[in-house]
Amino acid sequence: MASHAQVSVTAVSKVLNNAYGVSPAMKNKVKTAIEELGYRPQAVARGMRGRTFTLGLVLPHIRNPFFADILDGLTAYLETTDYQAFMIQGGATRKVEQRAVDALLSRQVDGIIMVAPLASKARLEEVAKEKPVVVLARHERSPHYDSVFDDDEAGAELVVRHLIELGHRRIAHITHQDDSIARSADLLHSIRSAAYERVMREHGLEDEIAIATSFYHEQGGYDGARELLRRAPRPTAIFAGADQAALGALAAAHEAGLSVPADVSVAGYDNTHLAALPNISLTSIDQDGHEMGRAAGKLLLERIEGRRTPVRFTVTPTLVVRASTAAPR
Amino acid sequence: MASHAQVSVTAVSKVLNNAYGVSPAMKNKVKTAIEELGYRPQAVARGMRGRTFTLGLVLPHIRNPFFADILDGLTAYLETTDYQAFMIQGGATRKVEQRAVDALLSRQVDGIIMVAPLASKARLEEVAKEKPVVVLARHERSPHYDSVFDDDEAGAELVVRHLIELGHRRIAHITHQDDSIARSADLLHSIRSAAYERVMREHGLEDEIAIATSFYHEQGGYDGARELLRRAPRPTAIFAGADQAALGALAAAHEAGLSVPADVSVAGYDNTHLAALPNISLTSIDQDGHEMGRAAGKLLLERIEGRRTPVRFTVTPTLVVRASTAAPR
DNA sequence: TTGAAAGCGCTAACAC
DNA sequence: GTGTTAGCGCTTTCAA
Repeated sequence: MASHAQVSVTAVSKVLNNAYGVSPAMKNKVKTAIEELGYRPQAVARGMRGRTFTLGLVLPHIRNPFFADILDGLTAYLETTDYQAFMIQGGATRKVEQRAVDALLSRQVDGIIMVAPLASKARLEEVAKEKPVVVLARHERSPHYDSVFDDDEAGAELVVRHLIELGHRRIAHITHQDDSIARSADLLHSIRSAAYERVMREHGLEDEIAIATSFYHEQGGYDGARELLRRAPRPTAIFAGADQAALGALAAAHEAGLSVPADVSVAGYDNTHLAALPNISLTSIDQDGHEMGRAAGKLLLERIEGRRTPVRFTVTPTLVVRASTAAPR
Repeated sequence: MASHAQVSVTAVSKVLNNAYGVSPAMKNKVKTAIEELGYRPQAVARGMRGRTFTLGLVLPHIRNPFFADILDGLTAYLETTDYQAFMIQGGATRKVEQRAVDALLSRQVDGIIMVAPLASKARLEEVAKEKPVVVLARHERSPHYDSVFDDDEAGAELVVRHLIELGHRRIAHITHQDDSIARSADLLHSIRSAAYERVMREHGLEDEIAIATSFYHEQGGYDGARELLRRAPRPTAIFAGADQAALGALAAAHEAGLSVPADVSVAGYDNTHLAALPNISLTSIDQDGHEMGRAAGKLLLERIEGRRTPVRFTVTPTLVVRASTAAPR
């Protein structure tokens, strides 16, 4: 490359990093050569001295369409930068997640975004000691990494209040259980669940509290709802902590011969685009994943540029009422 | 690291690569030191001389749960190896896809798996000239890369025959249109679409052929089905080329006040786990994505190890009949 | 403003 | 069986 342009490798490097001390003429010469050769700098070699211009995005899995919104937001933001994000699946256990993070670290990514990680705060801080970290969907306050999350407390409250206002009293909840050892107050599903309990209590419905502990996926929602719908008296509404679970709850209701919302109302969380389909028409909470992904990218780059003070970015959830919830009969 | 173990860096390298010429004693010494230090070899530095032990998986997007099956199969296979796969979104245009591939190439991945790529065969071969490539879900025969796909011709035929055997004659189809400039005979959606037409003809139903060209996603299926259901006479069955589109078709049917399968039968392709939910219960084609991901990983590693002869791995699709299809009334 | 040269952490060729 | 050494393609001093 350098020889083709008849300049030094240093010059090429400087142009690539638009560093100080290159004449416009030199810059042009190099840029022309880059074009002509279709030259692509080896991120790997750059990484030996400095940055790889690579970010890691650790997703628990890729089955939740909400994650796609986050990814799209991140990608859109990075488009204007030299950085590229690679995704890796964190999986269902801390061990697998740790392996994914190690894989990223050993490949010298410049920073890591972790979505709803299972790792403890202490573990995340260890990672943050090596590379800049932004954590999505967890609420703890760490001096060593940034956080991006929606106000799950408020979101869950919106759903439960909505159901109560419709006249429901026997409102059940499906929550998620995972391998995490983080404080429950920092985990989104625990927060949603706790908010559900709190609002129920505040309305004198403590005796109606009914929680199925399952998983935030279709099968989990199905299992959870089956269990809840077998109880007597049967709940008249189910708040599933995530749309994916709500889809399973709708399936369970259908299978039990119950019609939604006439026999049982169902609400979710995340407002995935499936929720908007007319035959599903699921009441849900919207939390702008695109914006969250975008913010995560921005914060991570800031940290890579040297920021050390922690930032917390929150998104305000909004209730989207659809046909899956109505007054009980 | 080497100094801590009191051995040469060469020894460490040899142990890491379990290469020829290290005594068991040396091996132990090094392994102990690795443990003690929590040493993680820098893939980036290894990559300067040889391999990065990193594979790239280019997915069009992460909204199709079928891709998650592929990823799981690939991950399961790689677990027994030293390789790690990173995902990157290929997007909806050739340009964005090319950028993703370039990002992978400039990061020196050892090989690339492309799922349903938009690029031309010639372009894929150029990439394959730089790094080993395995292409999923395309049918062309290239001497320079391996292919993994299901027999879309057979799969589509299974669906259409099934509908015909139920007694349907006005069977419509929803197909996908993308930015690809590959030969249509190599694109899965074109193959499914062509097989639909062929089987219709073979049964003397050429006059009933009705195709909506849209997209393999929920909105696409919805739009396509709306268009088809407005036609007079209305089709009694819709074969959507993918489950994601079928979900949209179910929504459109619902919205039009049509009940499934009484008024209109709907079938999909991919047998995503959503299809199995009781309230959706979508007839679909299963094509073992897990096995496809696994095979792709295996073939790619073989190529990295030096294989030059192309391999084509095909999966046999099977029909899964559920409640969304029935005899017309 | 420019380029020569050192060195990032490894691997591979080679000498011991 | 073991260690020494020369790079891999960049970035970053540092002289010119």
